[in-house]
Amino acid sequence: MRGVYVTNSNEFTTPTPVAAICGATRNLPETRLKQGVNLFHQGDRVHWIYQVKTGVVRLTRLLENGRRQVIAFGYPGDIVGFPLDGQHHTDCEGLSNATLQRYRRSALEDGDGDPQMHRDLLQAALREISAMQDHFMMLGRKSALEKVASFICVLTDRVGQSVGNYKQVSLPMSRSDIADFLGLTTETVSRSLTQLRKRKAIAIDNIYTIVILRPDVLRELSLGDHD
Amino acid sequence: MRGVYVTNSNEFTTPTPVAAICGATRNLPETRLKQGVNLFHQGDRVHWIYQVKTGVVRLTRLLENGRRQVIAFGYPGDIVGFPLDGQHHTDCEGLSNATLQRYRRSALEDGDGDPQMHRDLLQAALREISAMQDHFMMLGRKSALEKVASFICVLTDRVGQSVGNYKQVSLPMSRSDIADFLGLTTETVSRSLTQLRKRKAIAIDNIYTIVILRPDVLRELSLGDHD
DNA sequence: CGGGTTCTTGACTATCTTCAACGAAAGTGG
DNA sequence: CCACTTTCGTTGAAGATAGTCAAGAACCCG
Repeated sequence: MRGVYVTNSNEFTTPTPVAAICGATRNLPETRLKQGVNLFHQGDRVHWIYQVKTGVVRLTRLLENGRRQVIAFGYPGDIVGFPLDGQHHTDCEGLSNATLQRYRRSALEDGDGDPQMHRDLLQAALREISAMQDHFMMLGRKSALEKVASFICVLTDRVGQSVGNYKQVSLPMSRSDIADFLGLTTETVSRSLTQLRKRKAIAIDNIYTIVILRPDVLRELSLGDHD
Repeated sequence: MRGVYVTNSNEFTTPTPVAAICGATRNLPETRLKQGVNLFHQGDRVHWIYQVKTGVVRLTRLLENGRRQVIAFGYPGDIVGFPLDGQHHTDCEGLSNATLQRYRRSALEDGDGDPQMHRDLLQAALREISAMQDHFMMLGRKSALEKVASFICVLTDRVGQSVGNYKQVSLPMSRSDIADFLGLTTETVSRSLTQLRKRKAIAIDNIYTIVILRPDVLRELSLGDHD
């Protein structure tokens, strides 16, 4: 969940609506992405790499037979759109309205006259690799309850907000996005959340807002040290 | 399975045997790694990044409670040891005797006077990201049989050898390595291999050598288009 | 050849998925 | 603005898949 999350990047050739994208110039060109709109698609040529400034985006990959895997959620600070052979290898869609700063692909690949930006983008790629390794542990070696607890933990550490004595975290993604991220079904995600609620580890304020009642309990459950 | 697989790199500070490492100089310093010996550990400071020249290495990550995830197998051409914050984030061990060419960490991070090498290492990092995304699909959205079939398919495409009319692939790793790579148990890996054998998709010559009898069947099974 | 490890197979169990129903929320059109 | 429709989330019951435990076979090593 930490660091960069995506994979590849470019949008001008996308076969779906890109109307939501328009560069609002500050220092660097900024892109506005509306909720539900695609920034780029698997297979698009990569012209830009993006850093999420506000909002949340979702990176997905489709299997031949329609099964879907959510590769990552991109939160502010994350960089999405790493190319391979000049192509995007995931879809990217806004889960909320989002703004992104864009960088030429060449800024990553040959520096493009800005060594500092070059270094930063490379660091982002390395962070991405490490973050994906964390995700592997989650997908491969955790039970449903542990996965959901881990997911909430990581998200809380990354983007949790303090409200009174508690921390809370907003989940702009649907249950099925979470399921496809964790390798579960929506039903199992729902049941796991219910179980966390029944154990008083969390409270579900509304469907998109979770309050962490017992961070310690949640962390234990996420590690699998539970009864 | 394609591209680079590891994560971080450095070996001189490793708490375990590094005796197997000794620079045999050709153009660039070469490292020899004996079977069963660690090249680096999770948490080690990174001094070098390695490209596998011969042999196979294994990259693993440990969970707090002892559960293990195999992040990748490094075959010739793959680069292992990408750093994050100057540290290795996986263990790396030789599955067979292996030789690796090493590059200064600085060759990745600032070019170190060789722009071409710098570009190559960056490309390797991007390939790594894409390869990990493939791995996600496998971990999250495939059945046991599909995982094992995919594993053999990818390995065959990457390092399979033609023998007569058939291709074969050698598996230098143990069943439990495969299990930890695919998020399964050794028993399930074994049962899946048996099922592939019973369906005449593969033949198991000896435990470490698999002959592909029906690539088409194997591929179908890996995609989940099976009865 | 013998001993230890790894692999395979079987029986049973746990976990997660599937299928189905229901309720809540959100979107649509009058 | 409200009724209608559709989607999304939760819950339950039944079934399937993979895990666990246990035993035997194959392989490796000295």
